[in-house]
Amino acid sequence: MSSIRVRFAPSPTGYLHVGGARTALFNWLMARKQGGTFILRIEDTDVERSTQESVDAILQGMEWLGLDWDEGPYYQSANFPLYKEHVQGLIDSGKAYKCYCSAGELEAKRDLAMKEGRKPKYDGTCRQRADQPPNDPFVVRFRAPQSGVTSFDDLVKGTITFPNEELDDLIIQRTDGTPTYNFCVVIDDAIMDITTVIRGDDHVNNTPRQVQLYEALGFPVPQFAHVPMILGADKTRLSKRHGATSVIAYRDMGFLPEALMNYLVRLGWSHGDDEIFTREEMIQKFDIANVGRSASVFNPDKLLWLNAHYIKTGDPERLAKLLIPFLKERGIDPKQGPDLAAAVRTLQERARTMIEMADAIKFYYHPPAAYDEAALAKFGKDHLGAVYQAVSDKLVSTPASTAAEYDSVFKDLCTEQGWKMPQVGQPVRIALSGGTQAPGIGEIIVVLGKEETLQRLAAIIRKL
RNA sequence: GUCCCCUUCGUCUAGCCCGGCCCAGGACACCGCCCUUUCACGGCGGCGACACCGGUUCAAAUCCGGUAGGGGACGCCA
Repeated sequence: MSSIRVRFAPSPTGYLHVGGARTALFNWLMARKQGGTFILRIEDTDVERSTQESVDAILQGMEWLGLDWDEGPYYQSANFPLYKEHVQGLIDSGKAYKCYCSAGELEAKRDLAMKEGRKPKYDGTCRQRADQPPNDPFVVRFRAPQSGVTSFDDLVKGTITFPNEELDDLIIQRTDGTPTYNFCVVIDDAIMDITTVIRGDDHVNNTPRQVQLYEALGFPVPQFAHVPMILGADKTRLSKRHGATSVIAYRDMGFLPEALMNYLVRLGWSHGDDEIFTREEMIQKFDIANVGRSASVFNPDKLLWLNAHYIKTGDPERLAKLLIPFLKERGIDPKQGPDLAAAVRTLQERARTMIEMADAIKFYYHPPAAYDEAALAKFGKDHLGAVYQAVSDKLVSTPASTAAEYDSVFKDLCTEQGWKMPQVGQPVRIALSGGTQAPGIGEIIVVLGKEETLQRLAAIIRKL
């Protein structure tokens, strides 16, 4: 049994967006699951719109997600001579012909057809043309069958059949001599021995044309798997106006790659009621047969939930490393202050993104510049001085080193003084962090250290 | 307009191929309660869907037909 070969073939006209990433993911999963080969191919036949920056952005996105490829990146632009050769071959065998209709004429005919409610397809003007004006610009068209049907068995959608009357003679080479997409994919997929073409279902309509080309060229037709689109909240194709679509933008918003991967794999695919998948589990459980047939709406809330999950269960040391750039942006140098991983640990259950984590972690590195006055007022500013002093004294006189030990220091103090816990805990939280939303008091003190804690208590006493 | 595809809670989905276990299960979100020194986490519970109409059948979310709605394609873009 020969092993499968799949490919992800983005065109470098922008960054890697979530739709593309999921297509890449399904390809990668299929290859990894079956021990096949995952190929990356850059479809840059549109010289005008293709840029190196886009190529870099796409590679960066894939690397961030951990979608490693086995071959490539190959560039279609490197294959131009090969395409030309095949175009000529098709012309020689009468399966393609030169068309001298101008782009303007064609456009006018198309508009007219649309207006009259007809299918806007090429009318075949040059199909039987005998003369070949030597100096006129021309395109090359594929001579497509005009009757019968073309069908293929799609791995996710089942058998799809198109009447050939619907398909016109598509252009395979432009006036400037460059080949077009539908032709290049076929040649490339054929010469790269691609066994399974997994791509977005916006390509279903291209498939019958490609099948015809495979046949005309004498290449074996690969298997196809068209995965449904990803839609925005308004159920139209996901685009910038729905918010971030770039994979890298999600990184910058503080998402973890494993969270995005997990989110993406569940969009259109499922394995029973499972929601959380490690990379290994995805690979092990993935089956293209379980990919759904209908489009799905991108749900940022669920992504956020997954991200929270991975932050909660992640390794603090790793999270600390990932957090550093976010801290830098906020002018925090994690070397000046408590151990970052220790600080991270106290916020893992409280932050849903690295941004939230970075914002919440600030107070460990900078003493509060201001206090939540409204909250302070609630506890009666007059008594606060005594409370802080008592806490400070108790801390000095009682040995403690773990969060639990510090917590019991506070409990003991409350018992001794007849205070209620919230009356002490909240003010102390404000003294240490500036506000009322923070990790547990004991946890904070352990991270901050007793010395710093006492200093912050002294500071607030001075300001009362 | 024409062709192709799709249609289970607001959203992601299980179930559908091989009808009965489904007066439809899970997850996100939302609401309530519990836990709790704050905020969270967590636990428990609630809300909430088989697009519609016909047919087949003892029995249909599951099979068949139609209707409606949505998406996609119709490019010398990919």
